[in-house]
Amino acid sequence: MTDNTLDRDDQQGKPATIFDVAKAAGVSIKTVSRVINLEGNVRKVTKDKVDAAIKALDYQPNTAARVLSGKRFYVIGLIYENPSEFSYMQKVLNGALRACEAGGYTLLLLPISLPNPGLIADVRRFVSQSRLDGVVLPAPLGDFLDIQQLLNELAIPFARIAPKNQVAHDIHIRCNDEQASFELTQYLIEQGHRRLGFIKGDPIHGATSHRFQGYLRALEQAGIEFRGEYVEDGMFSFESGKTAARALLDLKERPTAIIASNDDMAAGTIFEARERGLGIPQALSVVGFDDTPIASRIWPPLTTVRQPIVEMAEAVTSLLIQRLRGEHVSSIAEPFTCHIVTRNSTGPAQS
Amino acid sequence: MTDNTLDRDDQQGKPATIFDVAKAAGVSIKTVSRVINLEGNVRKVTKDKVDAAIKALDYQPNTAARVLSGKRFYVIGLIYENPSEFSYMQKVLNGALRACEAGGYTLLLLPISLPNPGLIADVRRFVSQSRLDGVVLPAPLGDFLDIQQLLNELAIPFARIAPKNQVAHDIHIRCNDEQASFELTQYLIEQGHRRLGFIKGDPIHGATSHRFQGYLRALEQAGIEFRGEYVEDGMFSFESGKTAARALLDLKERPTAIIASNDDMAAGTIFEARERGLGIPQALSVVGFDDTPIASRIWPPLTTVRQPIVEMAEAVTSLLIQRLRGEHVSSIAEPFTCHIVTRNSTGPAQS
DNA sequence: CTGAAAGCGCTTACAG
DNA sequence: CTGAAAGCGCTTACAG
Repeated sequence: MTDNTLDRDDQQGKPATIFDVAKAAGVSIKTVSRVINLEGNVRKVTKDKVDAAIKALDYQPNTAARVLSGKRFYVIGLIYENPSEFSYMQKVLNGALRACEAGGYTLLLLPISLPNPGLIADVRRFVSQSRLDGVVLPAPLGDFLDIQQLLNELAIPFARIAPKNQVAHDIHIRCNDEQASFELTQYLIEQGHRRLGFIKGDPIHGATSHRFQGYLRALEQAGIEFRGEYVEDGMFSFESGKTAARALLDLKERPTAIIASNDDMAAGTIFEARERGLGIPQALSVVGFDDTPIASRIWPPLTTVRQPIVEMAEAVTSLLIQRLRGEHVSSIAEPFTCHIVTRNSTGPAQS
Repeated sequence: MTDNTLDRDDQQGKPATIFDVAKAAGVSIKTVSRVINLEGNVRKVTKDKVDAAIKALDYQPNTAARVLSGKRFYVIGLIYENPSEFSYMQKVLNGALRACEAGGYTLLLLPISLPNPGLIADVRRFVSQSRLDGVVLPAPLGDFLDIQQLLNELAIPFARIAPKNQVAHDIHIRCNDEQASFELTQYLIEQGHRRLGFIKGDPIHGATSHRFQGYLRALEQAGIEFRGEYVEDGMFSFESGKTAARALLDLKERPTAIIASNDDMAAGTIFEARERGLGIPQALSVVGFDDTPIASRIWPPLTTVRQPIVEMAEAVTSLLIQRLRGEHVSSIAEPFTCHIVTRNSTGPAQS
């Protein structure tokens, strides 16, 4: 056994192990372990030697060995409702993948359909079979009490995106929906609209009430009287948008502008207006939320609100990973900022 | 050490190991291993005893231990272009997830942007860091020769969805694009259209030429002369559809119907027609392919072609898993069948 | 601040 | 058709 042996192994392309690194650095494997796990209690000089050896050998810890011997799985689950319009989830996915890659974690997906009587059983199976360390829950799943309870029982930390309700010591991320809705409504008022219809979203989503609150605040600030018949319930779906728009457009004094709580319902509103031959924006201004692909592809292209979803998902997943590493992290205090995207579905009010 | 010891462990909730199963079945762990890996060479009686023990103990092999000791990773990668319109990929994702769950594999994602000079380096890092057994390549990635070469070098089997070119002994899945396009064109011809515009897709996709061929065949069968100025190149994007439609609608003798090779380009065509005040379908019939969400949300809703994408992705991933298990599988011979979805963007030709 | 030993739960290679 | 032994590459728990 000469030093050549090591070299040969190396050249054969077998990945370096913790023993190779230890030998190269002249320390024990436990010290290498301390360095790669950032445990501390290693002299600077020693750490530098180990880091150099890791770099020289292009060492990467074997996840299977870590999992088998340790208490972590290096896996995060993303449980989400499988929607008909996926563009929001696509961005969540991209952000969560980024954070996982940066943190050395693997991301596993569990798409679910709602309503689902076997939901909890599905989640339980996913969590235990896939051996997860943590879970990311986009809205509305982050507000399902039975999921929260299950994860708490199993002692699996979770992070929530755009949750509705508070949970003690939780990790979550939000954007300033209320302010964005306020500005969007204000924008319509500035164009001379006084009869402003509003289509609410699915009440289980936190965004639904925030967006409605922003609308109310803008009305109040402009001194426009609130009229209950101008508010319709929706469920964020295209069809529910159509139905709500039908009710609003059937009113004797129909709105000159309609604020839909997402783009799909705005598209439903445009669809319904077209069926009645109403020109947009001449006879009716329409706005949405989320800036999904349809917003720029529909005619006329839709004035809407863009959220930094990728960044939000990345931030909250990073926080989750930090917590999994034992760091004491709390939720981000500041909500992320949304921006209005102005297109051609809005124009001056005609009276 | 009495039998109670085993029972106690069991009740404590520690997952059963191969030793527990072996003890309960009265065999060695190697025999249990043979059963769970379907290796054969086990007497029926023995196998039954082991199966019973597995069931009684709710035994599930520890993947980390299998990976560490064996030559497999139980992981499949899905590498895909991260598109602006995700609905096709959403279905691929759902199908691949289904097959992986059924086969005991984990699915890992690598979204990439194109063009990407570092593509091969990214793929190499993904494959080696994530320790994959196999890879699923949706179009157009399945036709990238450098990816194929890399995977062949690393001896990693791959499965391709809707590839353009042949590869010896490969696993892939297709649908009958040519026939669907033929029928769609025929449908327009039956409505009296003789001036049929066609917008091609990205030439790197196999579907592009198949869909064009179907168009040509339908023209020929109806005895309609092919006119080169009625064919425009596109790239499957909304913008490219708009540009192509602009050229077609600028023609002196403009088409009365336009076949776009996907829904996004059809949406671009409708957008362009609207800007010119052309009524649809009165002045222009428009059709697309894929039945993406926009097809049913745009006005007027789009006549299009629906592919069984979830099923195709599931089938090809299952085949890949079978190959990874050492079974000799070949590609599915029969292409999957597409269906025309008739909506309101098409009508009788006006001349 | 550092290290020696045990063990995680399987598969492999070999023996019979 | 069945099994005993070695070993995969780490982390844990403990010692100093």
